[in-house]
Amino acid sequence: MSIMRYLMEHLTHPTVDEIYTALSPEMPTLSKTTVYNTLKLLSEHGAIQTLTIDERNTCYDADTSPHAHFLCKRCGKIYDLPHGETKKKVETWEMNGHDVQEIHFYYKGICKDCKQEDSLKQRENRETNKN
Amino acid sequence: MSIMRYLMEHLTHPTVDEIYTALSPEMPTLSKTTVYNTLKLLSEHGAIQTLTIDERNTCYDADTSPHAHFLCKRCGKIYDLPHGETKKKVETWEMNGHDVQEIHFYYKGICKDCKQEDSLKQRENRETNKN
DNA sequence: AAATAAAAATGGAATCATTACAAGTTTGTA
DNA sequence: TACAAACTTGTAATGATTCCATTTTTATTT
Repeated sequence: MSIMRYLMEHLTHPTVDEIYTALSPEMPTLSKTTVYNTLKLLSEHGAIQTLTIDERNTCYDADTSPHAHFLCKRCGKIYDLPHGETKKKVETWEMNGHDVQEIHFYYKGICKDCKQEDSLKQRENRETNKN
Repeated sequence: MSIMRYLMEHLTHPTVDEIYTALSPEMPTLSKTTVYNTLKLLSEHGAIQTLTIDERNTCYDADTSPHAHFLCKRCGKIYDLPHGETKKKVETWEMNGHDVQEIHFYYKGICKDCKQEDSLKQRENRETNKN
């Protein structure tokens, strides 16, 4: 399936719409419903991960290894973060008797790049005010 | 605000609809838009937490202390889980230079109660098949 | 290669949570 | 009482996701 291939080549946590828009030119007959159906299937079979970190759109990740995600509230980009040794610990944690099938670690804030942009703008403002 | 009071008295991670339906009888003029607006305000001011663990509906939690959440895929209930010592560690972790403002730890699977129901039914089935 | 049934894909309509917005109401203050 | 600012309301718009009936593709059998 070229949807799976697209996800493996673009580890940018795309949304349904991004996948559809990207593949549409090469596959003119592709329908959005098919993208939905396929992603659902892949997800159910554990081939991909479904991310609900963005309240607006569901995102998909072909990297199923244990790792966390960081969403920048300004630019909307999603970054991968190492889990450290957490995963192993989680398995030994108290789960109050529940059966854990999925683990999602989400962080939100302002990413490195946007932070830098901010401080650049602030400097500009200070210099403008001097004159 | 009685919405805040409701959230503090019902730590069951209600959805907008549940809050609206619960308060509607006492406040006949209440509108759903107000519930949305109020929750947004409370959330922006850090008084409550917004949970995106359920793909269907956003849920709200008046408990802003660091803790994780478990969603049962069968009954849909959301349980609170202790964070253990993770929170402290997280702060020292590599965040690749990003500014972390929110931390969400989500687990999904089958909860204790549903698991028990399952094994009860299985036993019933075995006994039925014997006859 | 033709016939066939099962599986997958399609697109348009339906659903449903959330947001936008304009108009109405309440509040505190002078 | 008058007034402006803040809050609330209801309806309409938006937009992601799902439903479903029809069409197309695929694999299998003659």
